[in-house]
Amino acid sequence: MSSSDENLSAANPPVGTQAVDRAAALLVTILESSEAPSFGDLQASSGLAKSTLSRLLSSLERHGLVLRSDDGAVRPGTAITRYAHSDRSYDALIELTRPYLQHMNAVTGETINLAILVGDEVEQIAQVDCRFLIGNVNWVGQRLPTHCTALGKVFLAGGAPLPNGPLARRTPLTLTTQGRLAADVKEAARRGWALADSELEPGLVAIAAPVRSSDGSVVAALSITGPSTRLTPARIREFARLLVADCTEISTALGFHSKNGFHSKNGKAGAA
Amino acid sequence: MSSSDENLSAANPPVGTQAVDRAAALLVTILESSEAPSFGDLQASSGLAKSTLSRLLSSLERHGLVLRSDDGAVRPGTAITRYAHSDRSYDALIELTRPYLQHMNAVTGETINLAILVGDEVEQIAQVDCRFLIGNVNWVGQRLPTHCTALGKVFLAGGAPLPNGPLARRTPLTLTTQGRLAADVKEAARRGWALADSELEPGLVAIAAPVRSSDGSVVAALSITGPSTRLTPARIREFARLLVADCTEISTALGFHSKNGFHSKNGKAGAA
DNA sequence: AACTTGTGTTCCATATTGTGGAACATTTCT
DNA sequence: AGAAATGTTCCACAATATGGAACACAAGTT
Repeated sequence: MSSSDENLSAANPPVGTQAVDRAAALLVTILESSEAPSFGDLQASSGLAKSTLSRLLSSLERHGLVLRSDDGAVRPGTAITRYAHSDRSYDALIELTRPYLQHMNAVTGETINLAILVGDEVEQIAQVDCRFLIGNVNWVGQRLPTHCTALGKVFLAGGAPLPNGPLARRTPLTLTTQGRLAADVKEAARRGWALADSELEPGLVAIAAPVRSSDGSVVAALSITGPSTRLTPARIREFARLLVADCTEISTALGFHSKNGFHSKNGKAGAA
Repeated sequence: MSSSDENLSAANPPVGTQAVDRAAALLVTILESSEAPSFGDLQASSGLAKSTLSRLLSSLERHGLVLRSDDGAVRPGTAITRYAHSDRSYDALIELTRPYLQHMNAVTGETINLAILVGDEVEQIAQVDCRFLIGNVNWVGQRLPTHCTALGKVFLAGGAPLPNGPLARRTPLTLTTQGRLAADVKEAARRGWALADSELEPGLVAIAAPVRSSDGSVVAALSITGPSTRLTPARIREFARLLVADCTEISTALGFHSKNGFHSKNGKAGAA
């Protein structure tokens, strides 16, 4: 076969199976495209012969990885859709972020949490415990309100609707008016990370930053939590830089590219 | 190659590429597994030679379709995770349900809507218009409260948190107390579909039923909407049967299998 | 209506490419 | 340290994927 124009990056010893490589590249193209590509689009972008493309798509379609609609558009199939809308899809997110959680824990020594938005609450889905004797609580599985947690404020700053009920006063410092909360969230959006200092529990300080998906929506948040005795203003600033840096890396892995600010390009923040 | 035990259904002339078929089957297995399978698990379930399996996984991994963690577990890769947490993942849901929307429209003549839960509101993401002159409104993109819409009640019945604020009185018939709403939602959960009769707008009747994913969570809801002059009690009962039947089919396509009732097996209803 | 263009599938001879067994690394358990 | 388990690379062989052409089918065009 006169294959001369492989558009794979040159000079890496390719271990694998050519046919599967091609099919995998197709599938990725389909997953990444904002508009469902047509047969012709795929042919152009892949450079494959019609017959080859047809066969590869047939195989993918047979297993539900790809769906070909009447108008010829090629979309992700039911196997993918099924996975995308299942809770299991978060397992992969946890796995992807785990090294970052551990890195942040190694540097700061404090408790690191990963959380998603569920309804109007924040649910912790992964945690690395702090090295110190004081301050170890397992938050995983817990749901907390958005208005008095750093994690929650991250989602609010990303576009999630402000809680419409009264804001429960968990401590004397909890922000209990819509106005003060809105201002705090706005500030968090501006600087790219959120702070909750003794707002959930006296003496408990947390900072959090957003993880974004390719469409800009906030899919998760990472936090660093510790007692105010250790999380002094100076260390907060230092840790926040670290936190934002790691979250940016994770977001990049999820396909988010931006020199823009915090703001989501659409309103569906964090619901996914 | 001594292939004798292909577990594909027999006697369909297999058009496609063997290597891709095998790789696709692997990927589907990985997507469907609740626990991330190991290399050995995959070897056992696929019956492939170690070397072949290794090569196929390498190809999938190179394209980010699969992620192999240190402990040897094989998980969906970043390309999949990325897609799963993007809004685009709903396009496929729309495409998947479109034939059902059209079918229900053809049978009933009324407006059919597909909706998801975004925060604490319901957002319509697809619609087929009714055949009649009266009653055509485009709801797509609109967000509506959960307490006064049939679609919203479906998500509440599936486990979404009840709105914690005051319940806006949109019409004289809107359920504005937590108690009456909870009772109505409970009834919806019992019979498998929800009703909103003149609760959002006078004379506007809607019924809705849930679409479930493989883990049992409510990922979407379908509704039939029309004026009370056409949606009489008798037709409501008739349409509800149709609606539930179609929603069940869609849920099955998404991997949901159940003879059970309405109740979600976990609390993360519809947030995905 | 008869052409023409566009799109995708099937057929088929060819040799490229995938395959499985065995040897080789690497890690994990005893 | 030895043994067992797990995964990767090597290799000769031929099975399997490949691309061009022919073929169906649909959608514009005159």
